Amino acid sequence: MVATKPLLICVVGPTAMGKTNLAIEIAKVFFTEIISADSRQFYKELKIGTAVPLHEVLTSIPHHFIHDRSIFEDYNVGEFEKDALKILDKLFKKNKVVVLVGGSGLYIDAVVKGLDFFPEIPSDIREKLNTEFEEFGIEALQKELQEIDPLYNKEVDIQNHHRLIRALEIYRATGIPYSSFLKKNKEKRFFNTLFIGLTAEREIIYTRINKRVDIMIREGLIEEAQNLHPYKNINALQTVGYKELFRYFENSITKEEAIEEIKKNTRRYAKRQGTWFRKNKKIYWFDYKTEVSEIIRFIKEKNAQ
RNA sequence: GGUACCUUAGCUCAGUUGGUAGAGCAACGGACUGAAAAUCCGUGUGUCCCUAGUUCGAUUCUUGGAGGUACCA
Repeated sequence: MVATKPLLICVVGPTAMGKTNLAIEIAKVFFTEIISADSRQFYKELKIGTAVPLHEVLTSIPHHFIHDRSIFEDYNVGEFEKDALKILDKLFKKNKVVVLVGGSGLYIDAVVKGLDFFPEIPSDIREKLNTEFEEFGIEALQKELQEIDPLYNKEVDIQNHHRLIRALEIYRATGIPYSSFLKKNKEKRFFNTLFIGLTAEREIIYTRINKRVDIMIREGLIEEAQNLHPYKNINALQTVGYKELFRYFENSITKEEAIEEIKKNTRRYAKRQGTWFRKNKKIYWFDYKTEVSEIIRFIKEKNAQ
């Protein structure tokens, strides 16, 4: 009998579909722990606006990467990949199954497939590039990329200044073009993955989003955002549910408009999540109303194969 | 009841000196390897209120309706 690889069950899908709840039920059944792959639930200051599990739940089922760092620390996918693998390594020593749940497609892929290696880049390089972008516009970035990395220049979205700045910061810090770091031999994962997707018709997703935003407002999202308003330029606060309220605090929109904007931007976010996950052909999709027991049965069957 | 104006995309509205129409927002589709709840790209989805006429041809002009807004009674 060959020792089989452990299993990472990945619960994915657009926001407000009940992923959190499903992940908890799966974790209970397999007596295991949960890794969150949600780029905003990391931050302890973002409580109401990120729909994190209840405190009781968090203490009964161990969760990782929920509220375990501050918006004042910089964090990114690369570090997340490393940190997550470290924890997975530990967890798989005592569990055959671990649950990964989240809506940030890139962060999930980072754990499951892995990113290519890139060195750490000093933050002042990006700051300088941002200043240059503001001063000279995107053309300057495009021109520089064309010169230093024609290969990447051909495939990158040339209008997207985030992408251009990323490629340029790599080159400025290392002297090596961004494209040279891509698709080197990626590490194979020591675990298998099973993707479970939760979704619904667009109409239903939107209704659930609207309801959830109303609940967040009732629970005090406005007060939470108010306290964070002084730090509005921090990256972690470029977040749906906060950035719109900042505009309300600055009197550029009314409270009602801000709430409508939050709903709209959450809908758009859900759509982008849909686009990302649709590409992943390994996902087994379930309607959000499917009984948890049915999904558990499905997982057990798959796991036995 | 009278007079004037209005009715065009999901919404707000532009426009066609008569040749079946276009903006903003919304919506939809997509990209995305360390900012990712971020960032970026693409797409017009239409009984032009209905009816009858004039005309080769009407969303546009004319007749008669319907609905709306304002003012006067």
